[in-house]
Amino acid sequence: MPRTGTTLASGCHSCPIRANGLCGSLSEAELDHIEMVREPPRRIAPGRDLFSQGEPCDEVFNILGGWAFLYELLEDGRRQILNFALPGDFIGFRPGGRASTFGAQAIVHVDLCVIPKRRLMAFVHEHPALALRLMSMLSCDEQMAYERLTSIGRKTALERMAALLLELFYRLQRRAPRVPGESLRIPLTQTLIADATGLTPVHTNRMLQELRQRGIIDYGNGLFRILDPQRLFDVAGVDPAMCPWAQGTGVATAFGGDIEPVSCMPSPRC
Amino acid sequence: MPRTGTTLASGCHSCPIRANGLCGSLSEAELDHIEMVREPPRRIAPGRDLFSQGEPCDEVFNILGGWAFLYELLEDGRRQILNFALPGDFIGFRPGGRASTFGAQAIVHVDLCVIPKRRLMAFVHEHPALALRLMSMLSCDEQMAYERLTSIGRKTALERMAALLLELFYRLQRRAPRVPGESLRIPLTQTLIADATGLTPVHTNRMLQELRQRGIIDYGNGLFRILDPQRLFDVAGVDPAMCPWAQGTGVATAFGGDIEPVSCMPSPRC
DNA sequence: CGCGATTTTGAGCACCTTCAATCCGTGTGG
DNA sequence: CCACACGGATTGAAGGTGCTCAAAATCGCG
Repeated sequence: MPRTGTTLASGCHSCPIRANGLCGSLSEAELDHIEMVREPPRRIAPGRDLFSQGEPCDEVFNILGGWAFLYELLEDGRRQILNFALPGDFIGFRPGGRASTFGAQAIVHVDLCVIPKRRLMAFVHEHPALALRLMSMLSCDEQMAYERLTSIGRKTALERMAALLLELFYRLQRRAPRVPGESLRIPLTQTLIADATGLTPVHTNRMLQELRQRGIIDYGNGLFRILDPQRLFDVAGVDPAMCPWAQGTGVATAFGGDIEPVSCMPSPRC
Repeated sequence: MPRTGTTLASGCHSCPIRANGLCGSLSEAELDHIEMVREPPRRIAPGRDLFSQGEPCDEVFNILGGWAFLYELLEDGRRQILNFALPGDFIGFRPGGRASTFGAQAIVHVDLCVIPKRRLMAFVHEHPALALRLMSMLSCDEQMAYERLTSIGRKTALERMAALLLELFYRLQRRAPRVPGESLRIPLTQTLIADATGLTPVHTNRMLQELRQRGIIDYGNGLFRILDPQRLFDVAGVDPAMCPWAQGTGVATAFGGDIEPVSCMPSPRC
């Protein structure tokens, strides 16, 4: 597991995800400070856990690059994907030292900024701005979890598919704006999509094909494209004005138009 | 909507939910301080919203008494219940001033401690301990949301029923310890249970009857009893050691034995 | 070119839904 | 005191969405 040297070795001041990430609210001086607090960056290979279900974890992670997913496994092997972690996301924060009820696994190579929980808490104690940022991100995560609950609990298979794709596209969108119809590399197998939507892989496949046949999306080779955002919203039964990730971006502007600058303090991601 | 005078008029120092609630981490002096920050208590009638989906809400709430639920409504009337709010719970915290993606509705009369969000944020800025407490509670909420995601996404109807009942019983348990077999007043209609589990009311009814026929639970007149906690865990497919609410309470002790004192700082509820 | 992983397709089945009717407990008005 | 209305719980029957099982096709890759 080699380090990528260049990117990872560089300090917090040149952090690629700072603006959108946890440290976006820190001053230059505070940045120096937190650089002392964090551990050396770490790279996780595809298929390996960042942290595991059932084990205590005394570190928190900022995703510098790559894709991971949070998951919960049942005794008999059934798996639910709880969230996808994208660059800029902050995961692993849980107070107390108890075993985590869920794990996190790398989908592709994942580069991490690692901060020991205890040191982070101490740091937060001294830097209220970071506390607010943290609360903001936690609250955002909760909100997204609620959206998914509604999706899985009350939506049809097709609606869920559409909703998941929209969420992923918008979250990526915010990190690197794109125009409508442009391909997006989404390194998810249909099995992963199935575990995120609460469906079987087989049915996931049929729903994706349905969306493709309707001309709403296209996919293949790990690439996805949204051809018709408006209709994807319609199918998903999602009001663009109401979803946590798309806040402040109209449908028209969502895939290529103006993106509101990520607001600095309140809620970096939603 | 009359005030209950006695309880509600009294100050933060005699707050019935302080130990388990948001303010559990505050000193006596800080308590005086926050008493200046909060608004007068408020009572919400059954069926009315504490705050509504689609509307901005600039206040946060501590539940002093009663039951409420967080919900999301789809265009066509489908409803997902995201969480139940019990006495001691803290709800409504979302950074930014945007419309809430979900609402909160009172099931029975609900008494609230109301704090304007802006003032709370300012207070938090001065009192790191409260920030940590808040982060802890948010993180706990997120974790519980994740559990429900797994439940709804990957469990059968019967498993979900069992899991929901367990969660509710444990959360109540923590507030007022009880012995096994003792009745618990749970003011939920089967329709509410259905919307929380992602099932239809009809099927909810059949699953409840199934559990009753097996001698695992009993119910009627808004009263529920868990007759056989161990088997309820088995049916729910839940490992007592792994669930957020039951942390630190063995099955044996869960319904009447020793309850670990609610840890003061990290994670008041899970 | 051949292997494993993933995607795709088909057919039958089952869990849960839908629709509809009945029952029950409680409160209300005659 | 009883008739009635109402919300909620219960029951039955039929149908469909999504699952299971199984096999074929395709892709990625050495």
